[in-house]
Amino acid sequence: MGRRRTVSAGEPLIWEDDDSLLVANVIEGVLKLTTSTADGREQIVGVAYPSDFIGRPFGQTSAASVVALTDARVCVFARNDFDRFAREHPELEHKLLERTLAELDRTRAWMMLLGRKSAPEKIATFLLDMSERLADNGCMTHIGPARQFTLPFSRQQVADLLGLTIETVSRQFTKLKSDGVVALPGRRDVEILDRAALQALAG
Amino acid sequence: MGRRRTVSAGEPLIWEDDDSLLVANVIEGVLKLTTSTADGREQIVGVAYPSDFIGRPFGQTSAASVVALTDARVCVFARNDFDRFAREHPELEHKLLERTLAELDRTRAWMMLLGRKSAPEKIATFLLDMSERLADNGCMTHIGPARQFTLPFSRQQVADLLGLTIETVSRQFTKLKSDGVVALPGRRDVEILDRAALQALAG
DNA sequence: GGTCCGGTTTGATTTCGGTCAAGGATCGCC
DNA sequence: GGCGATCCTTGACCGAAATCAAACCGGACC
Repeated sequence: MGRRRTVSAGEPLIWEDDDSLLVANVIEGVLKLTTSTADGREQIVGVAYPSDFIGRPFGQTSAASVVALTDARVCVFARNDFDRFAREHPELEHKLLERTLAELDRTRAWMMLLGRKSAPEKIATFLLDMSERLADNGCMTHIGPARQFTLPFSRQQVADLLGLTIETVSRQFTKLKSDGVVALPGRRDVEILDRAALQALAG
Repeated sequence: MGRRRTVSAGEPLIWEDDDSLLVANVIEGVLKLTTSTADGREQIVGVAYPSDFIGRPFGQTSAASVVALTDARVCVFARNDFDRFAREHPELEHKLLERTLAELDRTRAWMMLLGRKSAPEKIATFLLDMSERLADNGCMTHIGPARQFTLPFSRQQVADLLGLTIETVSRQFTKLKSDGVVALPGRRDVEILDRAALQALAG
């Protein structure tokens, strides 16, 4: 019933305010959910990792665009097929409800960051969050947050996630590096040298 | 199975990070959902109106505090009773899923406001949103957004909702008044004089 | 090796909104 | 009506982050 497809990095899958025609499951890769203003400002309102659900079931339009950050593989369904199927399978609806409630919790925690945290706090919180999200996505080789990881985001995308400008993000990264809190071996690579310091900064 | 209770203005119903012991339906009144930092900064992450659902089913802890903004009547359920009941009644779970998805959409739209909008844009967006939310909550006497309404929020609470300080909120209200965009007949009363201007300001 | 070219960093300057500090209004209560 | 507490407004000033602008880096490609 679902159809597999690939989405290459930068390619959109769903457009904001479009009719909600499809929903999908992420198999591999990372995608961003964004909303934009008329004058082009962008805010990333969610990030979808493997096994995450994307799209808007039971609704006429999608509130956010979905664009692949890395090459991704997804399993897409026609929305009305999915809706019908879901209503006939309470177990599926229950699973979807649990995921949606968890996503709402995460989204609300992010509102705190957007509304009330300073730039250094935002960056520290972001790095700790990434360190947990990107931890051992393979298997149970090691538990706990990752000490070293590769961001699926460019600097501009980090800015769009945190409600900052690219320049501020860059300056804060540089500051953390020169303070010895993190190492930045590559454009998108982060190594956490002093987790306690990051936690203190995160507020 | 549910038990009715009243919550008076300012009284908490659920505490952040507490065990999620109860869920509830709002019958009458308005409540705020908030998260706070250790040093006392607060962000309102949601507002519950009559017929809205509050609490965190299928989860161990609640991510937000719930406090009444006005005197309120709610119908509370023990969370594990509710969870069991819901799993046995797919229609209820479906309804809850629809509401949760709608709430997630609204929350994501608010992230755009928190991360990317200026103070004037935030205030204009807020007033238009209130004008829709508080419209004809009685019956179908008149459709469309309300021209005049009473906010369920103090200035501080508006600030906590928009990620601003109380002083900035106050200044922006004063500006709108002196520009003839709104009239402010009482502390919490708003009358929209020029909706088009507000929409233009909202961005 | 050179040379684009997008993404990133760094610097100078501005500005928006925060902070600090007084005043004023409004409401409940005696 | 008078009084006090709380909430709100206003003003002066400051600072964090945005803006503007320029240099820098690291790949891809020749």
